[in-house]
Amino acid sequence: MGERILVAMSGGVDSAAAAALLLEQGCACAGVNLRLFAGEEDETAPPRERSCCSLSDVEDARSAAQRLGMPFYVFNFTQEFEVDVMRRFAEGYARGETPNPCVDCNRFIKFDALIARAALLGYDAVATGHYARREAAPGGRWLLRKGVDAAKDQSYVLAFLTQAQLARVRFPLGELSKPQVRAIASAKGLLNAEKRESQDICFVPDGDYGAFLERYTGQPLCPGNFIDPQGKCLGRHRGTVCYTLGQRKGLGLALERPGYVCAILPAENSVVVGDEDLLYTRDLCAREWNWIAFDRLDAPLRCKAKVRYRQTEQRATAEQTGDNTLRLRFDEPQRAITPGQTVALYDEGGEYVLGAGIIDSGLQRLDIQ
RNA sequence: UGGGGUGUAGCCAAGCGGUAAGGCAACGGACUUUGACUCCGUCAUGCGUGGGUUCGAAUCCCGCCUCCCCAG
Repeated sequence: MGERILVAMSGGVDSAAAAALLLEQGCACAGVNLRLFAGEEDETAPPRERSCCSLSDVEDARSAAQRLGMPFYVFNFTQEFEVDVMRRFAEGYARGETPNPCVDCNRFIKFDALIARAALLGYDAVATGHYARREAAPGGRWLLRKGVDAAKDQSYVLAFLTQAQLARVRFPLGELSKPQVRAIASAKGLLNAEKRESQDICFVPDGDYGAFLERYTGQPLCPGNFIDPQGKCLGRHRGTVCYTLGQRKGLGLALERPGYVCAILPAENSVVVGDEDLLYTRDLCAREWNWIAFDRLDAPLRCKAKVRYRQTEQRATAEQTGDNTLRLRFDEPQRAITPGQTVALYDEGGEYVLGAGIIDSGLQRLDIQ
């Protein structure tokens, strides 16, 4: 008898194919879909087929499980999701940061709450449809490696996984390419084989997260001024939470050149807009640091890093500054290093995830006022 | 009131008699498990307004209007 695996199924192609592969390997699998926030079952709500883990896809997940002949459950994690994802999301924006709720969902829900629940129910591990590889290192340590399909690699959003979590996780798609996965899904008769990629924050289906924050916090957005780096007023903004570092679109400012958000100053409720070259910096400090490849850094480390999901790894030097903090200096200036976002560290070969943290301050080279 | 200047898309702006550049913004799409960036596409039957000259006018002429500057 193979391992007992609980497969997190979003309703998409990837997780369905992951389940199919595990079954083929002889694992005893069950599928599970997570209920993450209230209101998902609202029949009148617009369909959000393009969000990563919405319950509107629960029927797709259920039918895929059925097709594969395995049990299927829905777990209610609305409590955990509220505290660890939605609240952190709102708190991050209140600080003038740009949080990444998908990373938090992985970190606290899929690979923490779900793993715990799975263990309670007697499962050996939780599997997902992520494009990443888990490898055993000689010393008994688990390593996180990029997926074979470089274009689909998702190691960045998994970089907060701990050793304990990695011990109980499976990524069946790590060795495959997206076309191969679609082919498998198709061969297994999974109806969603051609389903498109997901996007949007699942709990903000219409993409208007400013309106979501108003509803969630009960506080109306507070309009303020757009200012240039010298402090001159350029226009009015809808509220600092509606913007992120490096943003160009949606400012509504007709300047002589494109204007980019260079800083967000929640204390004075203003948003600094300037030329793009102001966005390039080399240093960052990270908090909530999690190491995967080792326990701690004793000396500065040459490595690679990325500060956003879709970015090729950049050469940098890392230095541990505290139990959970790290300082990173890139060889080349990086565009819009954004507080609240995740920085993931890779080895010099750009293959293995060394660790990750939350960007604390971008050390902007702006001289406001 | 007199003199000078100005008026082109939401904003800036080219054009100087031959059938409305470009930039910004906006909108649409691609990309994407977050926010962004980026890329592609769309965007003035009309140039303050009413006449006139001309085969042809944003371009030349006349009247009126707007705003700006200088005089007073």
